[in-house]
Amino acid sequence: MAAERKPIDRRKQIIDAASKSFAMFGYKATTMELVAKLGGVGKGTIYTFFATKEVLFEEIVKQMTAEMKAIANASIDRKKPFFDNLNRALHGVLQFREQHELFVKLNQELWEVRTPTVQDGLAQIERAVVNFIEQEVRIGIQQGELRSDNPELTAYLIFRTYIALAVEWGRTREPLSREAVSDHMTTLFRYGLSGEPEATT
Amino acid sequence: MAAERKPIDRRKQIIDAASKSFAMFGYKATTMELVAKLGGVGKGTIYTFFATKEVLFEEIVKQMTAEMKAIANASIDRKKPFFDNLNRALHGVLQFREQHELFVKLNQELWEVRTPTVQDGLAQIERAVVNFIEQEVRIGIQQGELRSDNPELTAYLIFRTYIALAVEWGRTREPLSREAVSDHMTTLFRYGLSGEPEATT
DNA sequence: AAATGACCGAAACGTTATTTTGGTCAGTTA
DNA sequence: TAACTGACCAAAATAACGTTTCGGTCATTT
Repeated sequence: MAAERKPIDRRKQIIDAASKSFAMFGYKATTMELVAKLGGVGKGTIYTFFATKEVLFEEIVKQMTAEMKAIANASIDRKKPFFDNLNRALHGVLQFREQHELFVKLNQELWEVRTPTVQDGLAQIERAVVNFIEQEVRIGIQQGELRSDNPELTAYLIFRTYIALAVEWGRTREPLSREAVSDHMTTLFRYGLSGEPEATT
Repeated sequence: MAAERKPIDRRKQIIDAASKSFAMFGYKATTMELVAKLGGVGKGTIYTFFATKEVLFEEIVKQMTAEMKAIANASIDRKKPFFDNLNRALHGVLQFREQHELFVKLNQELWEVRTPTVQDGLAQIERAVVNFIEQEVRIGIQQGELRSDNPELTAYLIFRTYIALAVEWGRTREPLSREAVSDHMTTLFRYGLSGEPEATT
C-alpha cells in the first residue's frame, strides 16, 4: 500500500459538517464552534475557506440548488412530452426534499425567527426552481405542447401549486403521497378541471 | 318630529369602532381603551357585550366572513356555468378585499408578530372561503361541468392559486390587475395549459 | 338598570448586566 | 514555512429586572 493519500480535504469536511448542522439545528443555532467540532477542524480553519458564516451558508444553499437542478435535468427527456417531464422532475425533487431536511428546517426557522440570511437562501432556491420551470415551459410552448402568454407567471403558478400540494395541504389535512401530488399536478395543468378524464397525447 | 328614536345602539358603535381600529392598527395595537374612545363609550360598556377582546375580534371576523359570503353568493347564478360564477365571485371578493384593509393588515401583523388570535381569525376566513368554493365545486361536478376526485382539495387549490396570483406574485413582481387575476384563474382551471386557446361552453 | 372610569394584576416593554458567538491572529505543528 | 489551531476580543444575543401599559373588574354614578 503506497502511503500517499493524506491531503485531508478540510473544505469538504467543513461543508459536510455545516450541511448537517444547518439541516439539524437551523442557521441560527449552528455556531461556527460547533461546525469546527463536527468537522474535526479548528475554528480558524473554517475562515481560510469561507469569509463569514453567511458565505458558508450560501455555499451550501448553492450546492444544494445545483444538486436539485441536476436531478431535475436528469429526469428531463427532450424526446418526451412536457407533462411527462414535469411529472418525473417533480418526483425527483420531491424525493430529494424528503431526504434532505434542510428545506424543511429552513422554512420552519423562517416562520419562528425571521433571519434575513435564511430568507435570502430560501428566496434563492425558489428563484432557481421557478427559473428552471420557466425554461421548460418556454420549450413546451415552442413545441406547441402548451399555451401561455406569460411563461414566468405560469412557472410561478406551477411552483406554488406544487408547494400547496406537497407542503401546505399537509399542515392542516392528511398529507398527500408523492404519487398523489404529481397526479394532481399533472391532471390540473394538463386539462384543467373541465375536459376529458383521461387521454394520452 | 316625534321625539322617539334615541335607543343608541352601543353594540353597533363598539363593533364599528373596533372594525376600524383593527383594520387601521391591527389586533395588538388596538386597545380596549381606544375602542371605547372611538366608539364614544365607556370601557366597561364593551364588556357588557363582549366577554373579552378576543371575542370582540372574533365577532368582527365572523361578520366580515358573512359579508364576503353574501357577496360571493350574490354573484352566483345557478343558471350560468361554473367558470362564469367562479369568475364573478372572484371579482367580488377581490374588490371587497381592496376596500376592507382588515385582511391585508391582519396578514401583515401575522408576519411581523405571531399573534395566535390573529392566526386563528385568518384560518377561520380561509376555512370559510375554501368551504364555499368546495360547495360550488360539488355543484359543478353534479352538473357535469367539471371533474374532481377530491372536491375539498380542488377547492383548496383554487383558493391557493387565487392567493398566489392576487397577493404573493405582487410581492416580488409587478402586481396583477383584478382582470388579469381572474383571467388567469379561469383559463388555467378551465383548460389547463394544453388544449384550445379560447372556446365558450 | 345601564353605563362608566378608577383601579388591579398580569403581561409587555425598555434598560442594563451577563453570556454567547462570529471572527482574528499570535503561536504551534508538521 | 505554510497549514492549522484555539485563546481572545468586540459585537450581538440573551437574561434579569424595574417600569409602563393594557385587558378586565366593579363600586359608583346617571
